Amino acid sequence: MQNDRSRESLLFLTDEQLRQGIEGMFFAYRGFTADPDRILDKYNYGRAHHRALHFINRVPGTNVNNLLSILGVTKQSLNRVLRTLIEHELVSLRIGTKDRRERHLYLTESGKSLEKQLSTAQSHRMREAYRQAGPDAVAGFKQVLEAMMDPKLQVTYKKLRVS
Amino acid sequence: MQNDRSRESLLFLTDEQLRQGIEGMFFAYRGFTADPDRILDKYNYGRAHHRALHFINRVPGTNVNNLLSILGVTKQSLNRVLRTLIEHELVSLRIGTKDRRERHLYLTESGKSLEKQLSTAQSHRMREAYRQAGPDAVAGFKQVLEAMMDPKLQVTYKKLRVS
DNA sequence: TTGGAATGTCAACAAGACTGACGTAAAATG
DNA sequence: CATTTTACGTCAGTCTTGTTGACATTCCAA
Repeated sequence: MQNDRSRESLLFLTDEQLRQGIEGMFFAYRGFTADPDRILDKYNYGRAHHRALHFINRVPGTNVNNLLSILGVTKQSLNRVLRTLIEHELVSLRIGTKDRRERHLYLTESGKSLEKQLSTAQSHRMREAYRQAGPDAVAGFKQVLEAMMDPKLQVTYKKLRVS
Repeated sequence: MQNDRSRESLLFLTDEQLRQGIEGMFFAYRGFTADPDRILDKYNYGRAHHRALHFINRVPGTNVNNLLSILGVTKQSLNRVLRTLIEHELVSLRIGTKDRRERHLYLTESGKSLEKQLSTAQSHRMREAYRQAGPDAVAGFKQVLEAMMDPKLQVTYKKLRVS
């Protein structure tokens, strides 16, 4: 028994196993973004717009700094994306009541509609993958993903869960 | 029993579950690329160089077309990266013996050395994640990743495994 | 009232993706 | 043998998304 477990543990950590994980992440991420990308193309948006829409939907009323820390980009980079989303009336701004420096971000109706379109496409693939793999696999999938994040992002990830 | 399973199946496919998967992929991919990115920065290379090095190492002697189909980019895009890698003598070319139109790609010693550095860093994080999550979780992780790929990439992924 | 924080914005730049067009060499085909 | 197709490279131009650095505005808090 002990021997079997040791052997399993060793096997478990071979370079081949790790390489498969690395390549798995690479190929799976391509699939993960493929469907939303096709929709975004039609509207001349990119992944950056998708990410902003996703997290504004997820945390309605978030201020810019909070969004920046979730997305992990510079304010200049985010600002460019936000500007077009606001111009196109997918996102609306409300100046903070307590702290009037802060801008709180919300999706407009059309913003919600596009976000829905994108998340539906992305969820569909994930739902299928989940269904094929089964509940236990999904639990494992999430465990590994979470363990792979930077500690700070892990916290961010968990905060989104409870909010 | 039937009821429990139904309930589980329903829960299992909630929007919340799917959203967690989506955000998990997003945050985990950041962690996945963070360590190699830091190394690449030091040498003024980018992720595109890393990917080329990875797959040339994985399939030594591959021709350009095959590499293109794995990476899923245009030849112009790959060419820019390959040119610098060849100039810097991390990659070497050999003209095909059977078909002299083909260029076969290999890593030089310095190419192997950099690839090793990158994959060690990336593997280290993955190894830790695997260790934390445990063998069953890892099996599930891979199942879901594979199911999330485009069918063509799934084939590519499996081919790499057997070669 | 002044310092610092939150935010926006301008400019410049780079990586890395794309399309389109063209060239060359070599293999395959009629 | 002539023609077509394939494999690859390259030039030019564009786009998205990221970066740094500098500077302005607003406004909370000490």
